[in-house]
Amino acid sequence: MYDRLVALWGPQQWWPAQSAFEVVIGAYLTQNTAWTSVERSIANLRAGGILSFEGLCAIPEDELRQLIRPSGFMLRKAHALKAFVAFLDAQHGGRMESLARAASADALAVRAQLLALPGVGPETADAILLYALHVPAMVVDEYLRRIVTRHGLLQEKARYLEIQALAEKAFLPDASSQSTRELARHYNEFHALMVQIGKLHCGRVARCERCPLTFDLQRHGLPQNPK
DNA sequence: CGCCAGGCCGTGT
DNA sequence: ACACGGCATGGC
Repeated sequence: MYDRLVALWGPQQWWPAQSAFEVVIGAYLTQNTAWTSVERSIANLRAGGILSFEGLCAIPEDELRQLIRPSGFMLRKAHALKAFVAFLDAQHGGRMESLARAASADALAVRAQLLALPGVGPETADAILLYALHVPAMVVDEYLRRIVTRHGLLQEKARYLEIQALAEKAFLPDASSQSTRELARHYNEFHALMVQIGKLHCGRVARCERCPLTFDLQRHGLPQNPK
């Protein structure tokens, strides 16, 4: 799937952000939210000079809520973002570079720290690890879950870690010849392509008609989309 | 108007 | 351990 989509669409240039800190903001804001809505919030934050550790620390939570309003869940997300900068301040002096060094040394430990923060589940933690800290952590979103289960690669009941293990395994054969950074680049590109194809062809119920991946289903005799 | 969006969390079994 | 509903807003 990866090779086919790379050949079809090429590099996706993800994550759409101008700094590691901005990646984190976007990772929180895009939770169950259309990216077009996140862009509005990001624009509000940029106009207010809030797209930085210092800016986010300085703004009162109730004002932050109004700026991120377009991307929904404003009470939770404002509180969660404040909790993140408190964590970054306490553990890393407010510096993303420090957090990145920690993640490079022990990715699982940093993942656990992120998961302990309010409003951070497995996908947000891995998105931060991959896109902001450049650690090879596969991001499993709803689109990848649908693609994997609808192709019969895993059962419908498959959970996050099982899907993640399957996706990471697909990049393993030549892992010995890859640097960690190169592996992260492939994870990055793969997830970006999954989201792209998901937006076009993977609705909640079905909408898989002209998906370029269903072509593979027919060729290899895998189960058709169940719905 | 109804469904959907790049999840997460508290609650009930 | 899981299923389920709420969280907020905007696009189509």
